[in-house]
Amino acid sequence: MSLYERIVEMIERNLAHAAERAKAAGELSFEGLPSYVLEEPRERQHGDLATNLAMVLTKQAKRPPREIADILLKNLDTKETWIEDWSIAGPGFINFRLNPDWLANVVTEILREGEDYGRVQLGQGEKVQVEFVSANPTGLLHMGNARGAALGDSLASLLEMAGYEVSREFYINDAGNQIHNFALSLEARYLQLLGQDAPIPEGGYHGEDLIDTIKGLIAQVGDKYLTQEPILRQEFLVRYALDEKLRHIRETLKEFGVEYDVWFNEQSLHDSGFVRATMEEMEKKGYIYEKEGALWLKSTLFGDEKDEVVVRSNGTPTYFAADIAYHRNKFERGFNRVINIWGADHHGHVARMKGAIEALGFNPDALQIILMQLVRLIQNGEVVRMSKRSGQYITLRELMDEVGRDAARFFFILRDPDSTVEFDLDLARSQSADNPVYYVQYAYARLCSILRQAQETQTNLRLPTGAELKLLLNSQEERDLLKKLADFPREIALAARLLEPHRLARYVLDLASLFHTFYNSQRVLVEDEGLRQARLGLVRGTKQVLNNVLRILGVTAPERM
RNA sequence: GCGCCUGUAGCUCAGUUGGAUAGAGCAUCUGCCUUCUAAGCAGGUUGUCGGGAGUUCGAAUCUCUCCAGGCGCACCA
Repeated sequence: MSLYERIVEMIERNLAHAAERAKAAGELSFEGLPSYVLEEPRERQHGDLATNLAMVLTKQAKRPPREIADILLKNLDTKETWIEDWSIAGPGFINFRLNPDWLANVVTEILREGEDYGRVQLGQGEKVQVEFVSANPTGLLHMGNARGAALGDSLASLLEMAGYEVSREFYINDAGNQIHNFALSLEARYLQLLGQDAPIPEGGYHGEDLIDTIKGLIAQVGDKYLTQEPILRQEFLVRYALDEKLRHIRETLKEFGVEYDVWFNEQSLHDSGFVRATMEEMEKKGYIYEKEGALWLKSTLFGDEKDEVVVRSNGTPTYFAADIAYHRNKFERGFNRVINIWGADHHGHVARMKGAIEALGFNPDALQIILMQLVRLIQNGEVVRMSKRSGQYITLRELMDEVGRDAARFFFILRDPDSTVEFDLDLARSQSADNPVYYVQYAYARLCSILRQAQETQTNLRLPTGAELKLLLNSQEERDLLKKLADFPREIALAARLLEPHRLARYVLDLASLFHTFYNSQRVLVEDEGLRQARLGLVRGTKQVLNNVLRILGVTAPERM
């Protein structure tokens, strides 16, 4: 645990003890200690940490908050907490000022822990799976997939940093109705390219990328499937195209910085009979009934709005049935927690999926679904309706070509999944130079430049002494920067608890800003050896933390810009 | 019609889960490069937190209601 975490925790504990002590002495009366916060106040003049404990106790204690604050402070043990001064302010806040000397330890702590600085033990090795993107292998990756990729990958990295054992997974929908439609579309393209009149069927895939796919295929096998039995022809085309699309998806995501631990085939669940077995299992438990020739899951028992079909009257299982089997498989693989990132257009699926999990005897809360709002593409000032079937969309690859991988990832990670992002490609192009990601990367490049220069002038980098580090405490800019660095492990813990990687993007922007301010106000490579070593230590520490955050966000840290 | 998400500065978005005087970037205006990278810094301007009511010491945050936008409500996925 980092020093700052220990300080905050100790003060929290001592506050609780103070309340108990006052209660024992008959100075305060309350049943259970209400939940209270100890946090850094927005205004610097309010000190380093502030608590609302006195105010939240008013109801039970039946005394004015400022009086309660007095009593708490009288009973508070401040030994080893670095508390130097306190005051009661406003309606009853207790503000603490810490002895700034503690900040001198931050640099040493970061340099000692290196790339592990920020790692917290929140997860305790718990096994977590993050499933994200899982785009249909019937086309290219679009903007929504890009958002999911950036979000899912950084969330997974964040959880790793927080002490979870994380597995990244991609679910390949290579079975079912849509694959049949896909086959018919491929066949139409094949025939078209060989000069026949063959329309894309209703509900088929109109994307132009299929033309390229089929051209590639024709280059290999020519027209020999022209005279084949349609069933066999379709089967061949689908196998070829799925393989090609999937390879393309895999490569594109890899280029985007995303690598999966597991690629899971839906088809394998059908082939092994697991879908059927799972339906039988649920039927045995009485959660399935027949109506109009189809099998229905009583998902309304678990809060769904209506029951859902799992096996159609023609005997084929629905997507939902396969998904139930898939999630059962996930839990049987031993994950304590399963996180899915879905587009908001799937939110109607959440309740029934959780219901199915419960019906199978698993804890529905172990399945957490992050819904992200859709990405709206703006072109020529108008919303473009994106759809894989219509073939109208901007691809992830185009996005990377236009604005770059780092800018694209950062753009998505910066935003709360709940916000509907409007993506104006023309604007993104023109603004790519002032994408906030460069602000952060520029800070990193500057840090590297200072260190290069230090080495060129033959300053040996060494660990500054405690006395030297205290020299950093003389300026506000350095103290602010140290404070932000010290806060990093807590940011990790908070972001991981809330499953909100966008907090880290905000954090790293703040950190870069504090560094730029420091850079402009204090010179690092000064004559004085002690001060120079101390500032170089701060520079190295800042560089390390930037590195650690950018690694989580999947953004590169350039040594020069 | 019902359910979920959203509404904060001219634009794009944060807001530590109910805290003190609501923040940042872009835009705009004024300064700062003979010293470690000006893709930077310092400062100015910018608000009925969609409207209304309520809950309490205290509300952008919680409740209700209304308005606006997005998404969903298939034997599609």
